[in-house]
Amino acid sequence: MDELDPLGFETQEWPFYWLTRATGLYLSRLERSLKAEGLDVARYRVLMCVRPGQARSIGEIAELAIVKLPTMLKIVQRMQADGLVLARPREEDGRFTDVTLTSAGVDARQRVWHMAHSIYEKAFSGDTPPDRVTVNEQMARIVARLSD
Amino acid sequence: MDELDPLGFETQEWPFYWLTRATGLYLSRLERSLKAEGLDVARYRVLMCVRPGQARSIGEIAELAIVKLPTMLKIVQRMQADGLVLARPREEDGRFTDVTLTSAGVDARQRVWHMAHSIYEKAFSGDTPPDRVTVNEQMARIVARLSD
DNA sequence: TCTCGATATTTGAAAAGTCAACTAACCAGC
DNA sequence: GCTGGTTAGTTGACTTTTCAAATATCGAGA
Repeated sequence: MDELDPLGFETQEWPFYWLTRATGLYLSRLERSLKAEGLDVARYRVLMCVRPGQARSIGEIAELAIVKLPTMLKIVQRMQADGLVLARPREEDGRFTDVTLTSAGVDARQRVWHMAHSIYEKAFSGDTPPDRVTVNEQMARIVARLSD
Repeated sequence: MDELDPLGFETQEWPFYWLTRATGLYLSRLERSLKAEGLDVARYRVLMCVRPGQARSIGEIAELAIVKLPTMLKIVQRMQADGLVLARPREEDGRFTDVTLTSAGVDARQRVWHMAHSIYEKAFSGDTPPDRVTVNEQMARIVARLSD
């Protein structure tokens, strides 16, 4: 144990170090690709959370993307100004604001999906299908344990 | 394949969905714990990157934390104002600004480490030691492939 | 129907992050 | 010892995120 470090913290053995780093690198790369389209990670998340032809409330999208609600509201407002989404009160319950993709939004979704997918291919290249399933399962377990 | 979704995107099978979600939940929880101490995730990262008695340049910390350099500069400035770190030009090469923890910083590091560790225990509860090693290895592979 | 509590969003001010341009220090080759 | 290219940091303008307080809608029950 390191004399200078009373915690004996070893980077190599700390899972959240790797987790945050892998996620950070993924997002950095995605950000770089998106920038070429005039988009960013915040918009990307909305594009992926809202499926074409479906509607999702701002709160639902915020929860899926793990972003605070006022933040998501403003992302949606920017995207509406960009013409990527439409936001309007839900018919059945006026408290909700439903977000849907415009056709420009659907197109953008398609393009950004390809970007994300090519990063995925690089990130997992060489891993066998069972390896990949294992990652999903492991992450899903963590998500389940950290969701209350 | 979903008629409405030309990409056939299935959340359950998309590893980055799980990766970003697990990381996001981890960070949300950490943020909540840190707030009680008047700290935040940005400061947490610096506290963990700089080992007591060692010095790290702002650029090194930014690179480790996957944060842009000007952002890290400002985090360090805030932390210096808080009395958690000391920043000064490196002796051997004045271009670098070396950051070290003050004794208040070392104390804070110890406290936040315990917070992070208790989230880790929750996140991985039930996983065997080999499971945990597998996660580290898998994440390390992704990191290696996404680093140029 | 009217009111209260709960839910979902909206707002505006404050904090944090980002970009692009600038400065400072170094060093290899003249 | 000067000069030009390179690396590391700093700055100020601008954008995005966050917080806390306000608004809007709904639904149960007096």
